[in-house]
Amino acid sequence: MKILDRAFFGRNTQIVAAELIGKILVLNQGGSLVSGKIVETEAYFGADDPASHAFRGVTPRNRVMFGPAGVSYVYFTYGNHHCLNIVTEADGVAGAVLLRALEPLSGLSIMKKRRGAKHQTTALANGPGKLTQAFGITRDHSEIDMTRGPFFVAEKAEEGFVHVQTAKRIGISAAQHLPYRFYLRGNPFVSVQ
DNA sequence: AAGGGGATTGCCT
DNA sequence: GGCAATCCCCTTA
Repeated sequence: MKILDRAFFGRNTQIVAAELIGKILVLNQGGSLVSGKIVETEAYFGADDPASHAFRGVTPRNRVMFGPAGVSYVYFTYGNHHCLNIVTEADGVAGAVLLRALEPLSGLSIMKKRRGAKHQTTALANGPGKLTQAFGITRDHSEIDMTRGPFFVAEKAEEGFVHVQTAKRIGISAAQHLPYRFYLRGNPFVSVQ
């Protein structure tokens, strides 16, 4: 397993979002390790993207999106849920990839405890809010450098063929036609095929 | 200082 | 399939 570095994230957001499909998100905290394969992402840009938090320029909330790549950006929405993003593009350029769904790999029992025992394995992290709940991610996990542990993304030594499907983003009211969502085609852990 | 909307989820019908 | 839950942040006054 090789940890993705800042050079990986410091590129065009659309490319990073597509290439994150199939990579492994790992969080090792409090003596418990949880991990999952990234099966769904969305790209968010800056001034050219009306659906992005960064569309109207720098604010206290979104300023991390303008900073160095490979840093986490966690925000709270709808009064209930956290969403996890990873900052992209060169330092000074706004961009981030929203992680929308994971296929759980390690720490299944921990995720089930956090999400509620009634949930199937496929429902543990098949949505941006579910994913953060399963991993125990809150705003405390924002602005963390993810290019080293204990919170990082890695790629397996040997990666099989990854069929990345492109689609429109979900749950936004602006720029709905843009093909900025990416998912692992046919994977049952994707929120919407 | 206040109001409105939001990159969602789960429960109820 | 519809809607409430519930809070933070941006916008405007």
